[in-house]
Amino acid sequence: MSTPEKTAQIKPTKSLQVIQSEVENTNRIALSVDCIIFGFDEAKLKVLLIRSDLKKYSSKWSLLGDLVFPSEDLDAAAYRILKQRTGLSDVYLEQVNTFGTVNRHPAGRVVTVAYCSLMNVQHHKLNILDNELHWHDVKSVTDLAFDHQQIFDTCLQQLQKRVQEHPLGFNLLPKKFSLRDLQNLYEAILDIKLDRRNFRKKFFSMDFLVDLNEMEQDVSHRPGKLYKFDYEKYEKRKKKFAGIDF
Amino acid sequence: MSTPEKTAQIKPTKSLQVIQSEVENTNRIALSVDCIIFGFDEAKLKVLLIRSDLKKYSSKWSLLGDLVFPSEDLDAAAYRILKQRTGLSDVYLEQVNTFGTVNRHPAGRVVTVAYCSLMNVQHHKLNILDNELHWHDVKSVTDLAFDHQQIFDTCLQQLQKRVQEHPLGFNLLPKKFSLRDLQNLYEAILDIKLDRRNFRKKFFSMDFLVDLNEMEQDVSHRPGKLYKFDYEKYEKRKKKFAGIDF
DNA sequence: CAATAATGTGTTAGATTTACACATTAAACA
DNA sequence: TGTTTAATGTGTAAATCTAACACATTATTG
Repeated sequence: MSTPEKTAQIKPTKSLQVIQSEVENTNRIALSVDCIIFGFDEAKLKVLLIRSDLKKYSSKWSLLGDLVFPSEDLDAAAYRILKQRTGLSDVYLEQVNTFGTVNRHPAGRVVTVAYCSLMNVQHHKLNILDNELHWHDVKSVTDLAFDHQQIFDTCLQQLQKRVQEHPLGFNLLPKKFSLRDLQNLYEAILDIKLDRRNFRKKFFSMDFLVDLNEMEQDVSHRPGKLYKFDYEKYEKRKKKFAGIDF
Repeated sequence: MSTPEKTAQIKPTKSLQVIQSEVENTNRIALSVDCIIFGFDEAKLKVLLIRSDLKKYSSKWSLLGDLVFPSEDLDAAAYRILKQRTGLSDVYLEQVNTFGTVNRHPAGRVVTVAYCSLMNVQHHKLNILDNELHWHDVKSVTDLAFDHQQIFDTCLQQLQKRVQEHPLGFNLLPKKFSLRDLQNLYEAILDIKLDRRNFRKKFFSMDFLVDLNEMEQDVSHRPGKLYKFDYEKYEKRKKKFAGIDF
């Protein structure tokens, strides 16, 4: 947080004309969206990065971002930019935080709104022909362009918090998954080891898993049962996940 | 959330000049901050509202907001605007969410970043001379100007969530408070009734309360003990409040 | 067909939450 | 002045949830 200004004057009531002139004059700022897209593959949490737009910074990786158009809703801009950068739509996007220090971007004053997304790597096919897009293991993400490392860190923390409040992780898995897959996912996101038996009990007690009466195929050891997530049941009980204690 | 655009083209790598021209040209948007300031008085949760800046809308109440300057950090703008509108600084401000639908403001395209604040009503003296500032019971807040009702609702929900993760509520109380004061606060914020004995146990077990060996004065029944909050102890153990379960 | 490395299922001790009961204290009032 | 009243302050027991841990089962591997 920045230091508050020490002196400030009281603002008088304004007319609509005064406000409009302020909105239309030089008091305008470039606004961008950056998409932080998490995926899951090979039992590791990944994030989708692109070689920096800026040739000068092309040795660094950056988040998927672009400017918001003045005629475009902020959320719509996030979906547009995600589609432009990855070729994909139909992905859940959630606003995380807005970053607005004056010198955060080399091209001038750009305030950016970070949107977070959880994507099923297997399920969606990326359009990477004209983009230098790559899935990076989140553990190896360092030294991103501009302030993107800070944005990424914030979003990863937010993700870690969210998956403990809501079972969002299912978006990262294939439709059919084993409990081992699910546990690997949580271990990767939270970067901790969990007890297999307690983990299993916890999810069964939530009662969101539907037993598909199918088994894993092509695994090198005893296959596990496959499950799917009951989104309908989850939606009905969404409220219950809101609070803690009290 | 808005509908994603159905068609989108792949963006090529850009030069810094291209980006700079985009940042400098018409792709700019007015950015504002709105401050949602919660206080606590008479065992009720309050929010600070102001008669709309706009004469045309002066029959409605609105949040404390203003435009961000292009040369100003976003967080700094929030503190400046809070000071301009209330005369006060030294209040904890936290970014909550950014609202960016195209037609949210009558003066034109204005994207606004909501900042939430918890203020001790007794402790701070408002400068309300030139402003039509009033503390409103949150339960009676309806029909704010523009989309301010939506912003307010979001912030109240965020507050309810936060006070269950961190003992932020102390910012709303006087330095010395009774356990009844504290419980009234939580009941007002969460809009629920709590068991007095369990509430007491919970806070004592957190070990953040310092017994001042003083009693309430001028209460019409048996006075309760007064306590203060041990901010230092809280800071040391902040991490522990981050997660739930797992 | 034995060894291996997973899956699948309990069980138990400890901690936490929830629901209550009763004694204590000071103000209010007859 | 003493009784009533309405708070504060403390405790306890049942129920629930968490954490730590053991063993049988199953398919693959060699």
